[in-house]
Amino acid sequence: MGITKSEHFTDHQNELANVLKALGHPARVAIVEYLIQHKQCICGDIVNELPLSQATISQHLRELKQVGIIQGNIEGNSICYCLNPQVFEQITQFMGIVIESVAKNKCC
Amino acid sequence: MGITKSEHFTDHQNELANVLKALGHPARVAIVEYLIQHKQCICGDIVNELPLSQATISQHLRELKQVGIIQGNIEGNSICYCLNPQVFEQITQFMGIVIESVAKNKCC
DNA sequence: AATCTATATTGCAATATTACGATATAATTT
DNA sequence: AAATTATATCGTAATATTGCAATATAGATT
Repeated sequence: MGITKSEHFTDHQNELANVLKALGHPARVAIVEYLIQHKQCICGDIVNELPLSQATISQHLRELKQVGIIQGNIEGNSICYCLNPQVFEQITQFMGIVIESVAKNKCC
Repeated sequence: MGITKSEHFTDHQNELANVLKALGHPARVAIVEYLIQHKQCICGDIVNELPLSQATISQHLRELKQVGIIQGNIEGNSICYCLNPQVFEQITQFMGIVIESVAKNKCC
């Protein structure tokens, strides 16, 4: 099918899954890593950095923006993107809970 | 196309993306959350918990196992699954770097 | 205002993912 | 050994994702 039965899961599960899915592509990881290093970028910076077309980069940026991983501010005729820390704090919290849980007992 | 140009990215980027993609589905988030609560499960436990078929659950468990998020041990005629903390430590480290980076300066 | 620069969107083709019924495999119980 | 229980795999249909060329949009520059 290819369709995910979102209606059967909690909002929290769907939201977390959406954010993680958005980060689940090497080009989007690379964009986030570029932003870690350079703090900000415009679309053209990433086009120069990655071997993907301008249309494809623009699409990846939109996906990151849709789930709140990055935010964009219009600056003249270009758009300046940067990371939104809140989302990463949410993810880190979830991962922390997992690690804490697992630390308590070994696997079966 | 639907095909990801993995060859253009670093191993680190591809591996991280694969793990995050595996977590990027609400059913698989739900499975991880079940394991947080119950520490371990067999396939049938998840089949009772989620409104998906046994075949589909088995598929999701395989995806989680393939990227090392869970591990499975044969116990009689069932397989006992549990979380593998190492993967989550990797993810948390990456998220921590992002948060640290962003804390240093505000967005453009 | 015409051109240039930067980004977004549309339309399309190829591939991937999701889900499930049916079936296979393997250990357990009767 | 036959039936039961537990899980995996196969085959298939429907939908989603990825990527790009072409085009649209909008601000900047000449």
